[in-house]
Amino acid sequence: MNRLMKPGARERETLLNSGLLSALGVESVAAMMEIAAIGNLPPRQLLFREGEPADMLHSVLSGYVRVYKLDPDGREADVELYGPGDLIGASVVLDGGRYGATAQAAEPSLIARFDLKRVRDIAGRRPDLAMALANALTGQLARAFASLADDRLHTAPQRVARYLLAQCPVDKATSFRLPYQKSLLAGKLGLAPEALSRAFSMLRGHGVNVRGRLVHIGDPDALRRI
Amino acid sequence: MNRLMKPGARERETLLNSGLLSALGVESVAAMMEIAAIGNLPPRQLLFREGEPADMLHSVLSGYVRVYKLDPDGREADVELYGPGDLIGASVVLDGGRYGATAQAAEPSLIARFDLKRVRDIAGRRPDLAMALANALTGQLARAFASLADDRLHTAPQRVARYLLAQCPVDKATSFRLPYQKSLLAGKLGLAPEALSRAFSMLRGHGVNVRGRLVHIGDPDALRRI
DNA sequence: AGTCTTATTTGATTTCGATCAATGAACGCG
DNA sequence: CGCGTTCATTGATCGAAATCAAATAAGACT
Repeated sequence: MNRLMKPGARERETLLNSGLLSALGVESVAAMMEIAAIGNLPPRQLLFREGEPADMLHSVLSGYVRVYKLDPDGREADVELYGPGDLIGASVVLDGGRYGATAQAAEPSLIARFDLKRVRDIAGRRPDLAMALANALTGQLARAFASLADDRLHTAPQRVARYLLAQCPVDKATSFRLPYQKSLLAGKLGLAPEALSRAFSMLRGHGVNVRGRLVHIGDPDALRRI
Repeated sequence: MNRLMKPGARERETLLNSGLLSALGVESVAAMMEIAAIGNLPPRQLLFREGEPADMLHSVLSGYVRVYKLDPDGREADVELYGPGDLIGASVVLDGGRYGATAQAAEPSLIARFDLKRVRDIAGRRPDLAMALANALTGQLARAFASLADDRLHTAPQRVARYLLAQCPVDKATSFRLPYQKSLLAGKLGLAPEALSRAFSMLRGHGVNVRGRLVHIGDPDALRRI
């Protein structure tokens, strides 16, 4: 972590709207603000490693954090990608155990950190915080289940199509920018970068055009039927 | 659900030792006992379906519950398998939303059900319950991440080997019984039953012997090196 | 602009596991 | 005990994606 600092006005603002704090009562918000530290991370910096004793809770203010697990020979498998406003679910270790995965900044990122012991203390006194944690975790569990099922049920082009559809809320032709590099997206979807590339080129035949990070979707319905 | 009933002495005992209630203070336990209903499920009975408004929290007392997601053409992907003492994480929907997956009894099972609205009420007043939920969810998230990574990093025989090792705590030759049918295990590991079968026969060359549900592990170290 | 580095695409090959098909084993039940 | 149904194994084939290798494109930084 480059510089550690108390949250300034900007950061407080962002924190207030983050998933974790947005549903809390004023007192819990104050208690959490009290123990928040803000850090600026360069790309590739690790937040924590799989197996380390867990001491900090993390929340993303800006940028993206990739969470992955390693196998014995060093290959990595991404299990989640957290963006602005997200509580890093993998850092919620309330029982004094260890982190179950490794977290790494995927871009220059602004992160809020909270001492886990103190979070535990506050949550033990203030049900709204404990509930907010439970709610965030519920959402993340649902997403993890969705990824798991997606991996097992859909081909690479289908997974990519579903991702694109999830990005464009409207049900008609749209353009938008991918929020991060394709290699990150590939990891998130459980694909090798080559497979993502091939999926994109196969989707070209179904109204999808990609130039750099710019994606144009010609026919969402066609995508849905891939 | 076949018969709904108040928990008897046996069920209360089991509930007390379950993951959800074991860490609670006496008052929270009492509050939860108050709203608990016990049900006996025949195999294949559904507890809830993906997409239904969530109204009940479930915990397994005995038997096994399979949680899966469906794709449009009806194929199923298992995302979790819950056994005795487990809180069914997929049924923790505290925000009035919908179930994100389907739950089905995989054997004759005894289940405890709790009205979600009331659970929310109690947890809103009693931090220990909210914390217990958060803790259970943390564990399940970690398991989901592990499955996700396992799927992406390991071959079928490796996944099976890891499962077997996780079952036999001791680090020397052991025998034990699989707790459920092989087809269930296959689903849990994200494999077709045929692939599990082939994995077992390949592991025979590494000191693993399987007869029915009986597994003998000759050399755990060899397994670990698969 | 030019260079260096990192990302992405494309091609060729190979491996893994799903699927289809058929046989064999186990288990519950009358 | 024998029958039937469900479960497990084995074989053959197929398809999807990982991997390896190389070429191209895109950015970052002088």
